[in-house]
Amino acid sequence: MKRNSRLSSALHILTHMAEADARSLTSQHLASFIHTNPVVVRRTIAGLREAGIVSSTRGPGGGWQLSRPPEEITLAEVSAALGESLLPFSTEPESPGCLVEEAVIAMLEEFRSEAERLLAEKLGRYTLADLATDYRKRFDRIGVTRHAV
Amino acid sequence: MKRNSRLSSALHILTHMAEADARSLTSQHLASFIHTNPVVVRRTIAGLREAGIVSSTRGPGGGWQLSRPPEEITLAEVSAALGESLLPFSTEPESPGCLVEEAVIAMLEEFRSEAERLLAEKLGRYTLADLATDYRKRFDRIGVTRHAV
DNA sequence: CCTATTCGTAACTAATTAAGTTACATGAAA
DNA sequence: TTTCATGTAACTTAATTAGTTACGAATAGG
Repeated sequence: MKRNSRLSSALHILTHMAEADARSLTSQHLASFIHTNPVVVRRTIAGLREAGIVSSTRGPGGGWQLSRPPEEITLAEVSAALGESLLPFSTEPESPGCLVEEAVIAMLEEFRSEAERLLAEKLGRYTLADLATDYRKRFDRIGVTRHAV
Repeated sequence: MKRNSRLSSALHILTHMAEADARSLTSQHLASFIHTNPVVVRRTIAGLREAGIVSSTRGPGGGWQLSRPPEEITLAEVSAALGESLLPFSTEPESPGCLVEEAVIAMLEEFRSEAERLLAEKLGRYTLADLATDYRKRFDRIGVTRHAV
């Protein structure tokens, strides 16, 4: 798996879960979609469970399901639940006492805070249902997909 | 130096260059501002030279200067010249043939392209002159700074 | 209850990336 | 022609993230 692919991996997994409807999918099964192993999947989507986006059940027949209909799950929520900023440039002080650095950090933090608001607003317009719809369009056009859903 | 601090490092350096006015500053000197070494500085700002933001001269008395007045250098330009996206989430295909992944990637790329436009627009409103002004405000208030400028 | 299944998580290893360093060639000024 | 400064390749070190192993906890079904 490549770097910084957690958002895309999570959405891939969630869209498969949306397609699976009420059936729950095991970590093993989800892992096969993104070519990794079950532990990585659990780690990746643990935050989504805490955010009330997915729920997991243990034991035979257990696995993962969406906690809500895909229409009600926005990409903004998913992104936030993953717990990393979309704008990962650092604003950590490295030259304590330097007023130039202070000015730079203040400006970048102001920018980041405005920008994150904008990005969340934009991401809030997309839902998992949109993704599922687009997937089905592609399926109807091509008539085959690699994974069993 | 921490990760992903290239934007903040570059702005720190550039603001010192703005304050130095016409004097040119050596890589060694710039490096001391961000507590690293000259080679890292040259690497960091090489892209800025190619973008026409700074110019460098060799030999005795040489070093780095802004190519234009700080009023005319926006943070959008600086960010672009560093050559890395502000939104570094991956959209590389990892499951070729999976239509779900294709749908996810298409949506994320649409989002990224819109978002980058928005961010560039926001960053275009800040200039190096704004940074220098803020620095001077801080200096007037506190009356001391760590670096010799 | 006992067993099989599945998640939860800690601990370790491997791979990747970025920063830091060394070394040396190139060019300019006095 | 000597000294100073950048340009850059090559290498080393440090940090981060993914991947793996191992095992404990919970649950369904007989």
